[in-house]
Amino acid sequence: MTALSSIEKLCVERGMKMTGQRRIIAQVLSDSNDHPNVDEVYSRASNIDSKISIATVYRTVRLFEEAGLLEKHDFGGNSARYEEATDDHHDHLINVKNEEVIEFRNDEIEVLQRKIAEEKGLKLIGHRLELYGIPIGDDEKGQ
Amino acid sequence: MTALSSIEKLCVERGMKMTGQRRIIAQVLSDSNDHPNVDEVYSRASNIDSKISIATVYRTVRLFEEAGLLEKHDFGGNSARYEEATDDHHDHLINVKNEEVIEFRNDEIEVLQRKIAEEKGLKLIGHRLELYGIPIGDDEKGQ
DNA sequence: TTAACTGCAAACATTTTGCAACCGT
DNA sequence: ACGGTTGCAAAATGTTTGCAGTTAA
Repeated sequence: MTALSSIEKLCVERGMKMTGQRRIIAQVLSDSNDHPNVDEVYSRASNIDSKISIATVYRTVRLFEEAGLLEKHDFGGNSARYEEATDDHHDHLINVKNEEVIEFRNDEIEVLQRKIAEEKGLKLIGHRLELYGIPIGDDEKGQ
Repeated sequence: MTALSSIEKLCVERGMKMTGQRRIIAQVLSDSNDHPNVDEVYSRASNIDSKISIATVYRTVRLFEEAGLLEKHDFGGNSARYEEATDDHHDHLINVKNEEVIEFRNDEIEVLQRKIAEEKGLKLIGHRLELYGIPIGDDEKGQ
């Protein structure tokens, strides 16, 4: 018997019906350290079960996201990308030269954000902070 | 002769060929104080010239954006929304109860962002900061 | 057993594009 | 006159959905 992935464990706790496809997708996502989009999840899942359907991947990542197991991002504006939801909040710094996503956390910024919202009479319930950068030095010699 | 809209003025300065459609779209965008999406720009432009095509609106906002005259946002993740680019940078605070977009500027956050990128060896070339909030008090009585 | 899930293909929404006609300079 | 621009409809892209068959519990 294979060990349960961290996402599958949470699915079980929530009483979700666990099919073979969901188990595979849960595993793929738990094993990912990057921020794959649906196509990437689909291709990784296909390596395990080649007859999984992309519609199932879409339905499943949505299900997981709605259950709070995944976070959905839309860096760049093309396809949505996913990562396992964890208790530790972080934002993202994207190296636009190679699409690499670096996670970071800055409490000073968090505090300022809450203050800004309050000044406008709003209670902060969410935010999106993405930084886009290029390797230092790369800008001097153009593209 | 009608006064040139601020966007049209910049188009002329850049030597763009100014057609009737472009003039109308420039005017619509200059006159907008909100952040319309392509459909909204299209419908406002249609009120002036009912036979303008949505493909032209798409082509034109892209042209303007690439010329640095417009800023493109994708709040929410549905369709892209546009606003006239101005010299004063700002970010957005969205009241999720009514979709209202409040602009704000916070230099402290800007400085911190640059610092974070540099710590990871990147030069900051852009960022996206959106805050989402609800009116203070609304959260106590649920939805 | 049976309600929920899957695969497939079709539908969808947004955006882009090929092409012939058109227009600004 | 000519090259860029437009309108139309078709294509492309990412995502959702209807339906008939399958499966977990």
